[in-house]
Amino acid sequence: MSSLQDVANSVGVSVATVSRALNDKPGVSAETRKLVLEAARALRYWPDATARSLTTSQTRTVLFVIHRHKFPPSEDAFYPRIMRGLEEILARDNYNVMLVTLSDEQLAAGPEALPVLQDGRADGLVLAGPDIPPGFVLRAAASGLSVMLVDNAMRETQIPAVVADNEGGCRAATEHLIEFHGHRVIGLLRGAEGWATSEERTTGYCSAINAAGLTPRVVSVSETTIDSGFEAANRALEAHPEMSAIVAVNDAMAIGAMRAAGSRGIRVPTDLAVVGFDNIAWAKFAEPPLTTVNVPTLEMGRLAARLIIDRIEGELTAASRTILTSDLVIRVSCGCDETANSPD
Amino acid sequence: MSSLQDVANSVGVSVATVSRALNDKPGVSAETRKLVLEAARALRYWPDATARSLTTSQTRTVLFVIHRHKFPPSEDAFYPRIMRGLEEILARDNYNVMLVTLSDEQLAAGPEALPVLQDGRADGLVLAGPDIPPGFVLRAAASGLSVMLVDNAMRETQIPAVVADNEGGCRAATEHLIEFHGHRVIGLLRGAEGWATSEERTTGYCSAINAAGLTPRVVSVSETTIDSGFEAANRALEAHPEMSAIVAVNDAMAIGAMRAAGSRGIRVPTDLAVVGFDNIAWAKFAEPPLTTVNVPTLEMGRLAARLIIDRIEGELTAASRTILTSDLVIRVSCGCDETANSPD
DNA sequence: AATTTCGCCGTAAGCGGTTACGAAGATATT
DNA sequence: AATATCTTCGTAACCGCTTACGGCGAAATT
Repeated sequence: MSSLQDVANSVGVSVATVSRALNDKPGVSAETRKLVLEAARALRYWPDATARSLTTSQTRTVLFVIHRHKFPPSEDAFYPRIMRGLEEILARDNYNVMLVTLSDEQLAAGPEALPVLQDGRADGLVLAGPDIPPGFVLRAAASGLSVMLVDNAMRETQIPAVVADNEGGCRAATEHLIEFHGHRVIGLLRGAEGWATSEERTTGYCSAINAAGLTPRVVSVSETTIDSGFEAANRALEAHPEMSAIVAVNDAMAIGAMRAAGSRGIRVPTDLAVVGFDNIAWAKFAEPPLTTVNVPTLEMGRLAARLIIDRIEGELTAASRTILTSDLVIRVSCGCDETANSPD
Repeated sequence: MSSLQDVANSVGVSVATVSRALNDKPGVSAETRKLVLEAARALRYWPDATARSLTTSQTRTVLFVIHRHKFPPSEDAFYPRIMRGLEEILARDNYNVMLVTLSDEQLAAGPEALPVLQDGRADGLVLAGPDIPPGFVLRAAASGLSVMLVDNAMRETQIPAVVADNEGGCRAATEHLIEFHGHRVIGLLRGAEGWATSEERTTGYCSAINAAGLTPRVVSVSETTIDSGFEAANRALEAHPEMSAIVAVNDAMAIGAMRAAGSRGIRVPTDLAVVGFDNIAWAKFAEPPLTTVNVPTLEMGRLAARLIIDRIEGELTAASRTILTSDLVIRVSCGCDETANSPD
């Protein structure tokens, strides 16, 4: 409503003085500073963000960019939770976050075709999920905006990223089945090739299996839903009736696997141990409660926020890849004597 | 990168002409218009959003405002899905959406204390969820921004709103149990008083119960989680062992109720019919698949987007309350012979 | 006492657009 | 042929803020 000019008139000084006083810049006496502060508060003055941005060429907004069909994904709030973590920390520093969902065509066309990435609306981009094409990322980074990746390692580039320890988490889960429970025939239910997250988790599984001198038993399906988990588990159990444990690359597939076991008269965890990945909200309430690997989504968002602020403000220029540990959350489905209400 | 001036220099005209040409304003010959367009494209010119906003005092951004703990809520992506619907339609018209999550203290303090609502960053607000205090809404609307409510009717005010038909949906669910399945003792599991959504759904239940000449059996709990549904169902079944059907005000409680039934040796749906509300993604995969009332979250977001754009652009000034119908999604848990894969 | 230094503050330019106004030339009117 | 009208375009002001620069008086220096 009221502008710098109004405050200046009210105090009887120039706008320059008011600006300096409000921004804690030197060159203002303590007395006038006090007067300005009072007048500003009396007039309910708020600096206009647009005008300020025009001179400072800083918008204090970052874009949360994600594939349209992943926000929210069908069965969980994985990326919304990351976005919330982002917003939480950004808001502390008076930054704002815009949601930008992109179609396959837009991702293929690249950042140059998107007004919101070109018209100076934002200081930085947080690109979430492994569905952002490398070319898109590279060209976005070349456009002068600060860029951060979340849940997308993009090993081939130097873009800073925050990711979960997919490989380590899946290795730990597999090792737990081997060492703690003594399983020898352990299947992996994985998603389509090319989906980076699935690849990494598969790598973790294989590394544990190989280290123990066992044979990997992998079933690939094109999707990673409950239904495809159901189907994949049926295939695995038919091919290897002696299988005593199953690792799935996400919780939906793990739940599908438990359903498949049930439909075949196989009891979980007595006859078959099942472990998932992601620790979605419903894992805790599955029948039986699902052992899974937690992915710290909120923390990933928070960390990405800190890192992109540092980059925007020029305090951080080195590239980095931050890997957050993914802890195993042990519940009933892997054969441990835990109750349904184990810590989440 | 390049500015209006650059384009003007390149063509040999003034910035005014370039601006007119690019904005399809009259007063520029077809020939120069063509030249300007070509030069703009050659120079990869994009109008600077900040500068444009400063003169037009339009930012083409709207704020999606929500209680911090509701985004995402613990067990579903209800509001993220609304936000996605919003973004989808806003993006079509070159609007952007910012996420603003607010703590209880911030909601109590009011919109005047929030820089992002005061500094001219946005043209409009979409206030989501029944947790926004009426005072906050009113004062926000008085601040000159266009305001829309989503999933919050606020009957006491004139603020335009988009809501689901909570009352009608719950009435339809209850009527289905009465008329189609012949239940006579039907319990309602509801949340705390004051939560508007719960109130409305309760009203729908009571209206169906009363119309059929039955007696309402209502159990209130403070939360609406699986655990509280478990507890509430136990209380209801103990108080009324003859109870043959349960309506819960949301799916989490309904799933808790099915668990409670299972733990008491009561089979669903044979001995007890259970109906939920919201049609969250996991309802379809519950054991047994849960009959529930669908809430068209994506559509609510889309509609809110259309309406707030119309208000911002001054094409719509009348207040309105839009109620989207909430359809009953019939699955196994209410006793119908449906498979687990009925339409969602 | 004359000069330098320094703190405080105002003037004005500029950020990159939009738009009211006026000028100039082409065309139409008498 | 003189005047009026229209089209096309440039000049300049403005949006609200930041900041370089310079001025001015008081304090410090010589």
